[in-house]
Amino acid sequence: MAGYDHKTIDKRWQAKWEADNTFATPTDRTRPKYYVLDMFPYPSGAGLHVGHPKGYTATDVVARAKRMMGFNVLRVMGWDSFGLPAERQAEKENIHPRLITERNIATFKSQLSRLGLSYDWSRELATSDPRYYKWTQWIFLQLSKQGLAYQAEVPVNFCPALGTVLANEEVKDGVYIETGDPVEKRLMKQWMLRITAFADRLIDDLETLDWPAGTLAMQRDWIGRSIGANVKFGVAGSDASITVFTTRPDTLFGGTYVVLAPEHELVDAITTPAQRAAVEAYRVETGKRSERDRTTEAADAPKTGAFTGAFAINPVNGKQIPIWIADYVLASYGTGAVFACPAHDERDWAFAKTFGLPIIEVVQGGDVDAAAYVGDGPHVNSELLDGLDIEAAKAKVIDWLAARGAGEQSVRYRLRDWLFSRQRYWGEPFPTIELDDGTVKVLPERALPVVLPELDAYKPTPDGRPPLARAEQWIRTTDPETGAPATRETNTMPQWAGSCWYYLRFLSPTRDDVAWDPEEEKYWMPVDLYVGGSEHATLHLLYARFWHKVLYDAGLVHTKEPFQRLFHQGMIHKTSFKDARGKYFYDHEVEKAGDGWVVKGTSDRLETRFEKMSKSKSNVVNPDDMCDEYGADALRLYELFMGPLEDGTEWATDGVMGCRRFLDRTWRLAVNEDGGRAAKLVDEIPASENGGGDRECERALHAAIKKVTEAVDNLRLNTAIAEMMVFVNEATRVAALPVAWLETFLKVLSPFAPHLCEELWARLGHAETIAYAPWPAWDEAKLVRDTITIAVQVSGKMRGAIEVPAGASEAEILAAAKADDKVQQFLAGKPIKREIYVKGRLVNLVV
RNA sequence: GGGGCAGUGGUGGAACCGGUAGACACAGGGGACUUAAAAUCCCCAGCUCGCGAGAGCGUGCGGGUUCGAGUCCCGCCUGCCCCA
Repeated sequence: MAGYDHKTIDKRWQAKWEADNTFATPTDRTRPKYYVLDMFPYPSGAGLHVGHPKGYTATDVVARAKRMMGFNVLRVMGWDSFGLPAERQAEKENIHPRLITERNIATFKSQLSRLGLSYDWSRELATSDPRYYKWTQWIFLQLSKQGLAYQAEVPVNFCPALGTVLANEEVKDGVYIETGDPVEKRLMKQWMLRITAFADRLIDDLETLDWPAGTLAMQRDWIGRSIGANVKFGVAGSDASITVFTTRPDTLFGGTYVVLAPEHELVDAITTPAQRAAVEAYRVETGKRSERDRTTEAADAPKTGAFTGAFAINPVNGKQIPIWIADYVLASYGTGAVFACPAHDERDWAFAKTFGLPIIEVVQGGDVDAAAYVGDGPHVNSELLDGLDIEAAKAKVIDWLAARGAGEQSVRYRLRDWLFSRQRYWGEPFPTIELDDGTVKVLPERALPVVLPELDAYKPTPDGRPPLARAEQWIRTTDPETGAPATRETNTMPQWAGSCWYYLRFLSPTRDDVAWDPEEEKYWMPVDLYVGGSEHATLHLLYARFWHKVLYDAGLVHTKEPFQRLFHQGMIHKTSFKDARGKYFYDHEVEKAGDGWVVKGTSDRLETRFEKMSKSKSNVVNPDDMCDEYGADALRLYELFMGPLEDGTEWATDGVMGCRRFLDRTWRLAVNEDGGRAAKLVDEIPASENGGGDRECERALHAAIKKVTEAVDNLRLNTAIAEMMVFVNEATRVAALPVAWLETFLKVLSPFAPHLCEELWARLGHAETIAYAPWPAWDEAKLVRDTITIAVQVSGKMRGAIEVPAGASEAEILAAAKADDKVQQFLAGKPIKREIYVKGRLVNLVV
């Protein structure tokens, strides 16, 4: 008999769960809650590949186990369904983006359904649904009420190919990160959200979160808080003064020159006639370099610059120091001016060496003639700061400057306000209107939702206005409060908007009178476990945290942070095969030739690469095919068995087969070849010499319970599966297997392989689903072996092992070790200098 | 350029707090069952040498700490991610 009939069994139990509403969210409030959330997907046209279910399967194991452990579990799925790809596809096929989106959602949902994920589908939501985006617009109202939404003429990243503006975060190396289309700077009137007002809280509250350290660091870096000082330098022989921003005010005594950005407004005023020609020439040179080139240059690269002929007065000691211009200082960062302390800054050091400017050491610890020293140490040559470390010196000099009106503490952030407008069709319309006098008004709540108008084309207008400008009827409206004529906003919100708060809508997804029920919010929030890819480590997670804090300030949510624990699942990769022309081939189209790969039946050499699964690289594996061939449970198991959840690993369909074999072995423990009850199953635990039943088999059972129980919290699911395999191997070996052991085992296996376990549970005579069977406890005493093996080392080298009874004393073990034949050989009568015993593990005899 | 993470058999990966490296699985080899194959069950399997008992070597490379290092420290190499 090959194995169990997964097709029938998968279908049977999925139908039963649906019919019985098995995974409906509980409404009682008597139990502890657990909110486990997957980052919801963008339903793309390509459908799911086996990389997607990795995170979903992990959360499903957690959700199912937590239910059995007595928690009320909220487990939901929805669609991040606004976005550019649907709009582009709509253009291509001349179909409405809504239809494209519905089609894609149907595909995704059918693929997900086959995996037996225990979602409460009655809470499904889609961000492009007016019943959802009504509330996204409502949150915009809240932002607006708090003065956090404003319009501004800003230089924006405009992508001509897409006809839209992109956030800074979406642009890299001058191109849109998603499509590679070039991006240029343009001035446009845009909606902005004042995320910078929350910079400190967004940094400080990170401390309360159970998130991966790397992600916390990325959030901090992204916000980029630097605490420093603005320091005012006078200009000799002039009333002008230069304010510099520095993060190292403690090194002011080491300042030997000042550098202005070539574009700095004071450059013309202070340049002396003798230097004017040189300064002008340098400014022309600088104009040829992009800002990017200027900032990406290595810190120790050769520096360029020009002397202005003017001198600045260092406020800490009254010394006159030369004022230079140089392109390593940017007008757009800080104040566009820096004081240079070459002894303790790499760029300044390189500049000083290039132009022969003095280097004065003010922090001890390095050799400033050889290289800039940026480490900490006692200050020297710094009068009032001498002897202090960096932190103390900073604080002291800032106080000193402030007392004399020459400076103050200043905090700067890398984070900019969030550009919140897109020139797209398939997004949330802004709930705002513009009156004829140019006043912009936010609509009242009762005017929501502002529904997207129907259009027959989704491209920007020929004159470059957003697609919504085509909806002339829709644009013309009246102010609902005064009846005055008005026009609607033609921009839409970015895709991030809908995903900023979906975790809250899941609490009351069908309520039309509120965005969410406050009572539900109090019970379910925060999200206990949030699982998704690390590609969202900065943007989505930062934006969602920002909105959450805004809602917190408005009294609409009771927690400061939305996601208490965060986990990133690793990406699944697969080898791709590419020929010299860049065409990709599926693995059934290629064959091995020598140490390389060729297209089948040809000698065309192929380049193989380890790549992220994607349709365009012909290296996708469809979960539907895996479900057809091996069953949903084998696929679920393999997704998690591949390796640690957070690691990226290579997909190997052979591995699914291995998991399937494990499930077949489990099946055979309960069912014989005729489909009846397996003969080895016994109702009574058979007597044996020491306790009942097979000690090793029972030990393996308890080890598996323990490992799986722990894995539900630490998510080390791969080793938990390995431990369950050990039990099944043991149970296969024994002649008589107590039904009670098998039933206990099925409980811990069921979160991983729910279809098979439901089937076996039913066949063992249970009328109720296993999904709420009480979680078993392990017994530490059963984990102890009767005899233990102690490794024996002689002078740190492994020389043998001895078997001793579990209860043996240290003295007995040492004696047994010394008596061992092999150990004797290596001791060779030499005196033992030292005896080390590690309890239950090893003995080391040092001679 | 800076920061972070990682590097273990033919392969994916195990190894708690420094204590028998390689659990579990894939691929491979052998055996049982079978007319045969598949499936299943059992066994072997880091490398080198040796018929064998066994010996030596072994967690990217080089040092160090320790009775003992995959694990800790220093330096380097490679890969991935993030930032510039």
